[in-house]
Formats: sequence, C-alpha cells, structure tokens
Amino acid sequence: MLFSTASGYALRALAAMPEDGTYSLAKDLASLLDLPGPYLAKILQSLAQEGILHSVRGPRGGFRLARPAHHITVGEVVAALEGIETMSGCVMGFARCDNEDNPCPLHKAWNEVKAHMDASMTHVTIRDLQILDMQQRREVAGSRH
Amino acid sequence: MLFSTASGYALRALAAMPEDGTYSLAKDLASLLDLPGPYLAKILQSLAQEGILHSVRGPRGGFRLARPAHHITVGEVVAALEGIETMSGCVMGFARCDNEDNPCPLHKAWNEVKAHMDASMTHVTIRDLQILDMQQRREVAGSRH
DNA sequence: TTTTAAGAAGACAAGCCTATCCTTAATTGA
DNA sequence: TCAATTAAGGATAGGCTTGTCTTCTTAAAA
Repeated sequence: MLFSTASGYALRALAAMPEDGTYSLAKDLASLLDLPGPYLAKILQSLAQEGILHSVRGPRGGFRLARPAHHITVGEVVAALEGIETMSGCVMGFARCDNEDNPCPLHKAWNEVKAHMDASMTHVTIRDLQILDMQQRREVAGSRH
Repeated sequence: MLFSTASGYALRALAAMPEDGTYSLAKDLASLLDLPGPYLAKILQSLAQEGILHSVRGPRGGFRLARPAHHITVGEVVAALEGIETMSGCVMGFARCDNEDNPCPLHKAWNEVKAHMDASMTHVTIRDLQILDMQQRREVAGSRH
C-alpha cells in the first residue's frame, strides 16, 4: 500500500459519511467498516482539526463533512494525515539527485510516477469514493446471505 | 523517498564497491559514503545472506559483490531488504479492490505506476548506479576545495 | 438541574525501523 | 600457536505508527 493505514481508514470513513448534514459517530463508522474504533476516532479528530470534518460533542453530535464531498480531494486527506513530503525526495535516497545535474537512474521514472499520482490525488474526490464504497458494501452484504 | 533508508544505504554501498574481486570493509564504505557504520554492516550482512554479496571474515576479509554489477538489479536489492510486498495491494488500503470487479478510483493510475516502477527496478542495475556514484563523489570532492 | 451521549486529550503499550554496542566466531599472518 | 582483524549475532535503545484505555469537557435531553 502506498498510503499509511491511517489514510486508508480516513478515506473509507469519509466515503461512508452521509452528506445530508447529519452527524456520524466514530464508533458507528468503525463497526460499519470494521475498523479499530478508538484509532478511527483519533483520525477523525485530526481531520476535524484540519478543517476537513466538522465535529460536535454531546448527544446527537458526531462528525460530518465540513464541505461537499466533491470538494475534498484524496490528496488533501492524505496530506492532512501524513504531510506533503510523502512522495518528495530522491527515490533512492541519494542526497545529490536533481533534474538538471545528476539525476539518479530512477529519477525520470519516479518523476513521471509522482506527476501521475499527484494528478490523480488532486482530481479524485471523496465523492468518487462514495460509489465504490456503496459497491463494496453491497457485495459484503450479498456475501452474507 | 519511496524506498526504505536501508535500501538507499544498500544501493549506495553496492555502487561504491569495486568489481576487481577485492573485499571492502563495512566501516570503509560507511566513512566513504558518510553512513552509520554499524547499521550499514547489518545491511551488508543481510545482502550476504541473500546471495547478493559474498563475505569473508578475518584479516583481508570484508564484502564483495557476489555477481557482476550488471547482474544485480535495484529491484533485487530492495526486495532482499524490504520484501516484495512493498508495492502490492490497493493504494488506498481497500480490501476489495481488483482489476475486474471494483477497482478503486486510483487503481488504474496506481497500476501504471507499479508497472513503470517495476520495469525500472528490474532493468536498472548496480552498474548503472556506479556512474552516478562517481559523479556524486567527484562533486563532493570538488566542493571541498 | 441532573443525566447522558458524544468528542477531546492524554497516557500507555506493542511493533517496526533505525542505530549502537558488545560478544563470538572465523581467518590470516607472524 | 598466538595475536590481530574482520564479519556474525544478539541485546539494547529511540522514534514513529498503530491501537487501546481512561479522564475530561461539551452539549443535548429528561
């Protein structure tokens, strides 16, 4: 997996949250998606601090998307949890490796990879994941019959 | 960086080893490349166990490449230290994400990325890194004047 | 006002990676 | 044979990620 476990959990949880303004509970999302509850709660709290989610304490509280799902990109979520440095730097860890002077043998390939992923991550939004999420949950439900 | 620190160190050390059959000491490579000596020694020992290096104990011993540099691929080194699972699995950590049924929105992009990197890693060898290594050491030497 | 239902925040632990150190084993050379 | 040299192996420690647990705070509902 390219992303961290936390990012994967976050994307799945965001895709499962309704957009009707109602609040979802961390533990409900966790049991729905079969994720570790306390850990998911921490992740959702981080996303709330980053302005991706809105949270309310107390009865009938919980988490909801701070913006429409199609305005939250995958890259934004990953950056909020992992920082933006994830894919920067030389693939091989060479200190002196840049475009102009002495690129490492994997430099060109890695640059194309980065550009490709970067484009995907800024264009794919949580809304795109919602469809997938529905498909997956339908299949899981079907397999239980 | 895509690879682990250990893989980066390993590639740099392998690129710096002579191919004339003589043995290099872990601590010499470490000081030449400015890497943590004991840690590099562990890494080289792992590479010896994997058959990428040949090691001899005692005076005049050390490590040498077990095969010609152009027969050792970058992918082989990374796989020896990190396992082959590094780039397998869904990018987003979705359990049910495959080519046929329900690929995740990043699935296609990630597959192209994987194919690209995989091709590079099996075609680029330690010999390709030797040229880079010479360039980098020359520059470092020059910058000290 | 009291109770209850939530998130927020902190401590804590397990596991992995990075890194160091110490001891042991092997090999060479005197 | 003995001393020196080198890798091999194990123990240990710090940092980060994953994950759990407990306590505190907020806010709604009774």
